[in-house]
Amino acid sequence: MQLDPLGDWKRSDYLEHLGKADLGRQVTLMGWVHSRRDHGGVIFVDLRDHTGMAQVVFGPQHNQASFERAQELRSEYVVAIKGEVVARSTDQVNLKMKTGEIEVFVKELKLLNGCTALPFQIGDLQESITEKNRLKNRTLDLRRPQMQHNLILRSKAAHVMRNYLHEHGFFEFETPILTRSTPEGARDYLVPSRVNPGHFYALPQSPQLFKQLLMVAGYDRYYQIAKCFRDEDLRGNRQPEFTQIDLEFAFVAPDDVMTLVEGMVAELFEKTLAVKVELPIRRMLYADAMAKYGSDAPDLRYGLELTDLTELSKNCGFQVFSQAAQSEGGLVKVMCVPGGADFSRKDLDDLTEFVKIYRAKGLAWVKLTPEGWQSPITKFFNPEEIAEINQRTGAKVGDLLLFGADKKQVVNDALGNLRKEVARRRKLAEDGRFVFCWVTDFPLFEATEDGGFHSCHHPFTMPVMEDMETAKHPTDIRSIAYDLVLNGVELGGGSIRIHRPDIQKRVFQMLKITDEEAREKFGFLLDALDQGAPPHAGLALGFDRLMMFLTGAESIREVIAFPKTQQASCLLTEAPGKVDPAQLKELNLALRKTQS
RNA sequence: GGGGUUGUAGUUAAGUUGGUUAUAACGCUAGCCUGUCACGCUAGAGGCCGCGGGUUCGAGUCCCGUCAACCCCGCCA
Repeated sequence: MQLDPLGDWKRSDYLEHLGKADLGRQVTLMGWVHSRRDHGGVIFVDLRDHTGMAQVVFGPQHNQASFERAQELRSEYVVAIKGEVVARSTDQVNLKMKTGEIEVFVKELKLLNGCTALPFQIGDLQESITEKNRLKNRTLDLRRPQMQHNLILRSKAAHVMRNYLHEHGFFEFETPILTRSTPEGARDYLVPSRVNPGHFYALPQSPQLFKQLLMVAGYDRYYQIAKCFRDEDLRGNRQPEFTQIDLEFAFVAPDDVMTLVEGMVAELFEKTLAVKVELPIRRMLYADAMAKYGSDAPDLRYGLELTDLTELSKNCGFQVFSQAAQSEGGLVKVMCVPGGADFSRKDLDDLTEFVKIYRAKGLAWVKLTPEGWQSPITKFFNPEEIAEINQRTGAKVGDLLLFGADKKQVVNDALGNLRKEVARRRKLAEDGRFVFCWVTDFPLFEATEDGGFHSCHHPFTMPVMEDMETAKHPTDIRSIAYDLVLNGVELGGGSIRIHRPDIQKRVFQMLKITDEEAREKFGFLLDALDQGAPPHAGLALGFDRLMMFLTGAESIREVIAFPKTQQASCLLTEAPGKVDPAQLKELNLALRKTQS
């Protein structure tokens, strides 16, 4: 194959920018051969670049040499052409193409590069390609218009947010990627140090401490589009390395953070999707979210609220309920599904299986018929109890009641997720509708399995000081922390930070972090708090998750150029890979046989 | 660590109760075609049925194991 040099040719236009305004112009175009239709005496080529496509026409009457050369063209060859923009006659207009009213008669063709037979086609009309195949051939996959749209929108979104933050007095700072391991939280990715044998850097799980230090250093307003690393198992919306819009500012209250962030999010949705976000965004207490929705990230596109029946169940005849209600930390709750009495027996069996995923032992249900309750458990309830449950849930004839009775966490988990599942089955959550909310006043601590507890947010979160004095149990202490939730997904969260050394020391004590440990792990932070730390607060938004909403992607991998598989490997580069023994030796590392 | 789904030409899929030469569409190759745009017509090439073992006269199909991708639980301050 004879290839041509680009020479002094300069591209005059991007393809999809061409239109009737350009009629008669001599243009120089460059791109990929998307498809070729050879009619013998005339050859049509759809030329493609990142903006879109335009049809270029090779014919002997336009130019004999390029017409003959065009017979060599195949899919994904890279070409440059010079030609004239002409109008198509009315019967030749292609309304499916944005540039379908014009075409370009080619006078000169340069073949810049060829292309071997591809593992899959680039067009969007093709049948779906398996994701394994796409990830292995990611370069080609990224050439597809959908992926180009996603990644270019990602760039635009970052730009919008950067502009917004600069306009609001924020400065962009970088923080180290090679840093030190901190306790709690996720598993760290470690990097061995060559010059300090036996010592390791950790990749940051977030720039949390550095941004606090920048506040103490007096920079007032910080932001960063920051890569974060957590060595935990993956999900459809979780990658081991991900990106946060991370920000922090000094001398502010929670209100200031929320107002600034919701302004940014509103501008982002307006400028990328032309969607108006109604401000201010609704705020909800964590305790209310858990009570009404069984989740700290409620989807508010629909109702299906939960009602607490614990008190009422304590003396009811149904042992499953009464035992749960009487036990320490037990809970009985119900969700009313309007019109849900048409769920079939199989639907209800499916839902019962569904809640078992979340460790519920079963799912009690009641259909409200004109004759009253229809349910395997009707016999355990007296008319007064039935009337009260109907009244408190607002259930009407034709509705369905779904009950959960177990330990608090199991009930909330099961019913919270059941709520989302029922909404999905009944199509209550419309696409293209974005319902935000703030969830505030998270608990400071969360109980762990071994009887201890750890920070809900992180150990640098400001407690509600009066709770510190009055709470009977550490888990009753609230924190000044807030999450931004969109359609049932946590987009990000933040908090007022502890800026006083005395409070920080108390929190470390409560977390059973000794002075020595605190000194060793966070000495630099404690010193900073002693050196004139201003009150400060901040938040981080998951950029990848935001992009999932902006693109409508079902998976986080659709908005990341080079994502990892569920086993945290990259099918393109085959990372992680083995390393040369010499490299290990230099790092003072020895491998041991993996235990099986 | 656990539960589930999937794996058959380059791609996407079909393949019946275990039975003869494993199908189709798209793509690819060659030829023809001056208005197509999912171009059309003719011909052709293309297979370790994920991998390993077993049952059987005979396995894409049944059994056991294993690998990979995906979804979920645990995990993710």
